[in-house]
Amino acid sequence: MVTIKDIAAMANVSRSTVSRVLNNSGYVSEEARKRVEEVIEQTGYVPSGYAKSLRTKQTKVIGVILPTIQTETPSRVVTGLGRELSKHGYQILLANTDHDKEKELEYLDLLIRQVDGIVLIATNTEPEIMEKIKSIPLPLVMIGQETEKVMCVTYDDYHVAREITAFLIQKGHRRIGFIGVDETDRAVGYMRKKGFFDEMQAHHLAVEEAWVEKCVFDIYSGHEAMKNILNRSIQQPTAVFAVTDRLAIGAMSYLKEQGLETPQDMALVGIGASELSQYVDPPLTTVDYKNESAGEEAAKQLLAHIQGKEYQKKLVLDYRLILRDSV
Amino acid sequence: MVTIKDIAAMANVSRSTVSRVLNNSGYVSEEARKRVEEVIEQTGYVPSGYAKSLRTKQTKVIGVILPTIQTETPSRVVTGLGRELSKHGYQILLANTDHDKEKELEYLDLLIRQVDGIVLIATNTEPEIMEKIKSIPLPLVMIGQETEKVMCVTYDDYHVAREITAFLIQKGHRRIGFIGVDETDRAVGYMRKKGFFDEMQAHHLAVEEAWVEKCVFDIYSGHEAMKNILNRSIQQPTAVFAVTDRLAIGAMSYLKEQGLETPQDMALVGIGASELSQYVDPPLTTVDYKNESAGEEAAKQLLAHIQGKEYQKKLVLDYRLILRDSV
DNA sequence: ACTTAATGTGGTATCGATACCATAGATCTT
DNA sequence: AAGATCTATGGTATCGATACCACATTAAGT
Repeated sequence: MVTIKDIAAMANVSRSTVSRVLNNSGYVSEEARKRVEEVIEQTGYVPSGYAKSLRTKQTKVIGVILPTIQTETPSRVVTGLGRELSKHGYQILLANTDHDKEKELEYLDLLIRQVDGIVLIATNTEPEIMEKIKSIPLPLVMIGQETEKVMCVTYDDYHVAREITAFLIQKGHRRIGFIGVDETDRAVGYMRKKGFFDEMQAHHLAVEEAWVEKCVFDIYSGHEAMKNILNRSIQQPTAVFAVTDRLAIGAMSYLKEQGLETPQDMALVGIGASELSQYVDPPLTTVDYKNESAGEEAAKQLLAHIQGKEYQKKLVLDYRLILRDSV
Repeated sequence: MVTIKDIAAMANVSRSTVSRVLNNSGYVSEEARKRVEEVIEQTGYVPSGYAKSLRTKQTKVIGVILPTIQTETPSRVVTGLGRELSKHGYQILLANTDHDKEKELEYLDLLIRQVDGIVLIATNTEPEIMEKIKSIPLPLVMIGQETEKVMCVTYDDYHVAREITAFLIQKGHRRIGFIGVDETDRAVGYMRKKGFFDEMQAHHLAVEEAWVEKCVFDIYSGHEAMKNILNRSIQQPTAVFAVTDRLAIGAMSYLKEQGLETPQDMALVGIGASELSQYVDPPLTTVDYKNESAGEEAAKQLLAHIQGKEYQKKLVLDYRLILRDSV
C-alpha cells in the first residue's frame, strides 16, 4: 500500500508538504503542489483514514443505532441522515440491534471510540439505556423519543393522536377502538395512546376495554388484534385507530377475510404514511411524519454540535394528515 | 480520554501486559489479569479502534454500497449481512448512492482505505464500474449481478423468468405482456427479459410490441406502464409479467382504477416477495429470492476470503415461487 | 538599507495501540 | 546439575498521518 511517505519521496518533497497539499492548509508553492498532485493521480493514493483519525481525533463517521432497517420509518430516517451527512464528508456506521435491547447498550459502548457522534433511533426510554446515553462522552441525538438532557428530534405524537382521533369523531364515529403497542415505547406506545384517550374523553366518549389491543410491530399482529376486537366486543366499534400503518393494514386484511367493508363496516386510520398505505384497498388514511426530514434535521443538529456551533437541543417536527378512503 | 497507557499505570503493569489482557494473547498471570480487568471496569476504558487498526491493518469494518435502503431487496440484504458480520465482530459502513452511478465510483475510492472488504449491491454492470471494481485491492463481493473475475452472489434471474412465464402459460395464458426495466441492469433488466422471451418462444407464442414496457424502479412507473399497454394494444394481453413486485403493484392499481378485475380481466405476476405483495388485493403471485440469506452468504464468503480461507467465487442462490390469487 | 512580515519547506514529536524481542525466574529434562 | 523449556513481563520500534516549530527565502514597510 502506498503511503504519504512514498508520495513525498516520489514528488521530492517532505511528508509535511504532501500533508499540506492533501488538506489545503498552510503554504505550498504552485510548483510543489502540482508535482504532488501528479504523483497522487498516478499512484491512486488515498490517505489512510485511521492514521488520520488517530492524529486528528476525528473519524468523520457517525454511528447510527436502529432496531431494524426493514421498516420504512428507520430506513427513511437513515436516507435523510445519509444525504445530509455525506454533504459534509461524514459517513454512516450502521448498528442494527434487531430489536434487542441488550445490543443497544453494547453498540453504544462499541461505537464510542469509533465515531464522532451517534444517532439513536430509539424504541424505548428505559432507565438503563437513558443512563448509558447520558454517560456517553460524545454528541448524541435521539430520534423519535423525547428525553431530558439529551438532544432529541421528535414528532408530536400526542397531538397527532388527538388530531386523528378528532377527525374520526368529526366523521361521526362514536365507538372507536384502539390498536397500540407496549408503553415502554414512550412515543408510539404511551403518547399516542394518551392522545387517543384524552381526545375521546374531551368528547365524552367511552372506550370499552374490549376495543383496545396491544401489539408488536408487525402486520400480522394487527390482523390478530382486529380479530380479537371483533370477537370480544358485544357492541362493536365503528372505527379503529391503529398506531402504525402496518398494524392498520393487518387489521384491514382481517376485515377483508371476514367479508367486511372498509370504511362502511369499519373505518381505519394508521400513522406513518407507508408506501403500502396508498396501495391497499381502500387506501389508508394516515399521517406523514416526514422521516427523511427528521434524518436531515438530526444530522444538521448533530454536526452543528460536533463543530461547536449553536444547535437545537430539542426539535419537534411537523406532520401532515393524509386523508384517504379508509374513513 | 483514557488510554492504554493510563490503564497500564493504574494497574501497575506495562502497556504490553494490558494489550495481552485485551487480546487474550501471550502469557499473563491471573493476578495481573485481574488487576487490569478491574481497572478497565472502573474506568470504562474502551480501546481506540483507529489506533488498533493502524497497527493491525484490520478495521473490522465492511463497506456496503447500495442504491437505496428504501426498498425491500437491499434492506433485507443488509439485514442478512449485518447478522452474519456482527457474529464475527465486524461492522457495516453504509454508502448510499441514491441511484447515482457517479457516487458508486466515488464510494469505492473512499472506502478502500477504511474497510476490510466491500459488498456491492449492484444495479448495473457498465464497463467503467467493472474496471474500477477489478482494480480494488480488497476483497469485494457483488450481490445480484454476475461478472467475471469478481466474487458474486446472484440469483438465477433467467430461469426464474422462464419458470414464472411457464407458469402463466400453463394456466392457459397465451397473450402475455411484459413490464421490465432498462437492460443496463443486467440481472433485472436483461436476464429476466430474456428468460421471458425465450420461454414464450419455446411455446411458439408471439409477444406483441405493444405489450412490452420499460420502467424505472417505482410503483408509479408500473401504473403508467399498464396504462400504456392497455391503451396501445389492439388485442390486449390476458396476463402481464412485471419484473418486480412494485411494478406489478403499480400495474394492479391502474387496473383497479379502470374497474378491471385481477385475475379475471388481467393476471399479474411479480418478483421479489415484497411485504406489500401479500396485502394487496388480490395477493400477488411472486418469487421469493431470500435476500437475507443472500446477505448472510455474501458475508460468509467475504469473511472467508478476508481470513484467507477457501471461499466460493460464484454463488447462485435458490428461489421459491409463491403462488397467490393474482393469476 | 534594515527591520518586519509573508511565504515555503523540512524535521521531529505524537496520536494509541500492537509486534517483536530481550530478559528473568520457575519448572522440567536427562 | 546444566541446559532446555515454559511462564511472565517490560522495553522499544512501528503503523501513517498531522501538529508544531525552526529555519530559509522573498516581499513589504518605513
